[in-house]
Amino acid sequence: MPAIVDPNDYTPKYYQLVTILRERISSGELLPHQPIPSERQLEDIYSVSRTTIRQAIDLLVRQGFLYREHGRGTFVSPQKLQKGISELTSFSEDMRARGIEPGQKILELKMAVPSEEVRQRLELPADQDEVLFIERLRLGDGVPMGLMTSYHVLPEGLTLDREGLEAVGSIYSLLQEKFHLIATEADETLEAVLATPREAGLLQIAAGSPLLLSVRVTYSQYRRAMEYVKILYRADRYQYFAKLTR
Amino acid sequence: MPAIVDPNDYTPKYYQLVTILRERISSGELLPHQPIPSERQLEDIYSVSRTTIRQAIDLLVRQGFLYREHGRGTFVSPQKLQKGISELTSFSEDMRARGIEPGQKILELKMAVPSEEVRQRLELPADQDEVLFIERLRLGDGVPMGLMTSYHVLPEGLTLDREGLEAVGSIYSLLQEKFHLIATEADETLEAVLATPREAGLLQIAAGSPLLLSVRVTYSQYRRAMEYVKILYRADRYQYFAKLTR
DNA sequence: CAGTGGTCTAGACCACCGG
DNA sequence: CGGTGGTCTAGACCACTGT
Repeated sequence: MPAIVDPNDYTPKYYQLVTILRERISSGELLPHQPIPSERQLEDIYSVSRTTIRQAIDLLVRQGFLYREHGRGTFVSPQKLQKGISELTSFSEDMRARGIEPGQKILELKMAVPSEEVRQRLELPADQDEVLFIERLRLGDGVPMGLMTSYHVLPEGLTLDREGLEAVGSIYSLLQEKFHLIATEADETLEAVLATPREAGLLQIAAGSPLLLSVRVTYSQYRRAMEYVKILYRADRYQYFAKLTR
Repeated sequence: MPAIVDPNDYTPKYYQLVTILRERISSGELLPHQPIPSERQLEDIYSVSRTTIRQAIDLLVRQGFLYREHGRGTFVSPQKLQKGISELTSFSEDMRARGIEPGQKILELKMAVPSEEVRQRLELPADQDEVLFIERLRLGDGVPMGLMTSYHVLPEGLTLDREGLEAVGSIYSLLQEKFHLIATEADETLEAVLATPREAGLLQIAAGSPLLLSVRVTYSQYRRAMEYVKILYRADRYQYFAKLTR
């Protein structure tokens, strides 16, 4: 059996194991509802301690690839449970994961004084009086998918320009590159609303059509709110997926 | 400092620690963005090994109560991040968590031959030809919140009656009690739709009002689909929460 | 009963952060 | 530099499952 670790690899052993096991699952070598080797067997196979084995399996269980049954073994999850967890993704990543080519049309981009609602959502300090406001029409395979309105907290006195965003495409990449801000968590709410005439026009649907409204506050690695985003999705083109566990 | 374990308590130590730490957070003793004691300090305080400490902290981090920063410490999350993860809950649990008293009016309950759509969602074996069909109006503080349609896979030849469901209230309790079926995971999709005249009448809103449609397939401890549920929520009374992580 | 996962210990070395 | 979290080891005992 393969000696596990490549000592020149800086990746932790448990994560190398995760990669190996996920490969053995997706390749079809390990089939749904069939047991993987027991933890003690994996110790011998890969020459790592049981703690490390369990660390890897724990992660795969949380990700939905495996499930455990006390006293029986650890088994491969059916395909249905192997995808769609609550991951923080950008619109572009979300679209690509669905096999759709993302696109955008920037309608407006400027520094603006935030409303009280936006101030509260972003928990803005009193001395910060401007945020970056962007309104974009988001496209999927060239067709309007949603209307995105976002407010971004930037370091005092700095800004972004339209050309930069158009060139890079992803505002997350831009924020990381320029200001070292990384999105790590978000709180999201979803609700159903009806399209106003303006929204309907932009999204090329009839006024009064149903829309899925996602409202999200994203937090940076410093645990501070870094953006407030609303996306109005066309209900006929967008469904939200979630995986729930007990 | 308090000796940790009550040896007469069968709860694992790491989980007792989780409870203790969550209590210290919610009581306000540990404040947002402030560090909790280091892992080595917690070893001494509670007389458990660092592995056990980390097991407890891992869980609280995943639940959003704490966050770690390598080389600095472990900190209390701001309130915003302390709630609303992807938990599999019943309608009743969901309502109670929102401070609303759940209720229901059973419109129909019978064994029925499933449509092809339902068969596929439930991955029904060929020899299973009947499922339990229930249609219920769900109430929140006595007012219509949603219309729930559900299909349940029961052991061959068995069923449930209306009186049992009305007495117990929760179908999950009933399924566990009678058939030892426990819901462990679910896949959910959310979309926006418009109310048909019938739905509008039952929900006491205008036809054409927006509704949030949740479609869920729930899996049992045996990793088999056990129910297929659609809930149409009144958009004016219901929002869906999710917490996302990177 | 033997084999499985669940919990737990007492160590160790590393990478990262701040003063 | 000392203190933090991140990874890892080699054991141990328990609770649960099947035969």
